Amino acid sequence: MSEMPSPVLSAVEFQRRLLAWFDVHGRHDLPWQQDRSPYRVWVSEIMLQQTQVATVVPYFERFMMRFPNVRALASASQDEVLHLWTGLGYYARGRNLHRAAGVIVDELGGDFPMDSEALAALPGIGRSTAGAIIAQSSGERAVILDGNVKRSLTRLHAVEGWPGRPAVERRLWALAEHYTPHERLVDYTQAIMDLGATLCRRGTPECGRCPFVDVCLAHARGEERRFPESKPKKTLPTRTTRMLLLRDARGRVLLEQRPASGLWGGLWSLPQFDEFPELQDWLDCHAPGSTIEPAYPSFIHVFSHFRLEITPQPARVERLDAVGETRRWYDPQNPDAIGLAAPVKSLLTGLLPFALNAKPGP
DNA sequence: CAGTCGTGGAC
DNA sequence: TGTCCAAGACT
Repeated sequence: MSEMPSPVLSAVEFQRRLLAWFDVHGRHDLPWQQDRSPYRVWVSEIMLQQTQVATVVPYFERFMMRFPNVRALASASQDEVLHLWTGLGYYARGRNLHRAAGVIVDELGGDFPMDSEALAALPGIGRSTAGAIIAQSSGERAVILDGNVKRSLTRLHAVEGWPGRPAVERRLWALAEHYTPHERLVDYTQAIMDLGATLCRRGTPECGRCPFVDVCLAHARGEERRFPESKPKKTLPTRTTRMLLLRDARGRVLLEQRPASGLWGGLWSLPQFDEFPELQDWLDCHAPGSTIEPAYPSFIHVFSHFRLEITPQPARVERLDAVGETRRWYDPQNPDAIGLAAPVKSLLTGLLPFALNAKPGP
């Protein structure tokens, strides 16, 4: 083996300490711990990717209410799936979830494959998520390596280098493999995540309560905060896009479905300004200037990648013929169950009345 | 391998 | 008010 784990504890001792801590201080009443069916565990794991528990809980409850099992999910339209995903972010997760449900129902008889490799072949399920589904729904031995585990193991062994680097990640997988037991996989998997989520936190770890404080290499150096190393920073360019708020005589708003991949893939959003050259002159006359006045701060949505701007002056047209499969009129007073981009949804639900009545700033 | 993908919590 | 980044996977 080229990657020596060099653990600080034997696997048995690590498991004994961790499970003893978990039995007393672990989380035991999260919604997806109620009924650990593969379906519920799967949906929860997908929602929890890069997303905090408190954010996921209400989405998970709504999702389970509407789609209690994989067949209900497979029968739904992608639009309705994305509707329940609106605001959660990373919408490829929702699209992949829907695709995978179709595969499970149509090709696997509605049953989840119960080995890691078959699971990881489904869209949206990688190595760690596959392990989490196996361990938590069947209790069979499977290894996970999520952000919590990475943070804990990185500190415990003072692993240098950003965990996103493949070499570092390989070492962390080897360590995770070393410590993973052959029994109590349901509890162990939750425990190792709880350790990182509640004790070995990013900002303020509570080393005084940690069952591994006496063997933690980062703590021995007094450098808990230095691990894991942060991602090398890249100065992101700010892209600016102007969106068009277009209403018909009945007050409905023109929406456009975004391409299947990329930002807000498959979701409905406002059309982009540039897509209406025939209106360009009209808008230039009535909405001169290219920047939004600070009187409309909520019209500007800043992402980590770019910034969105929505035209400050609403345009009114009596009719628009270019409505097709990727364009639709949307009535904010009687909303359809479709996936709306989160800023657009908040605009249409809460800010629109203000926006339409307000006058442009100076 | 290095980018890309969302939103909100934490400080 | 800005920065960092979270139960990662895909291209």
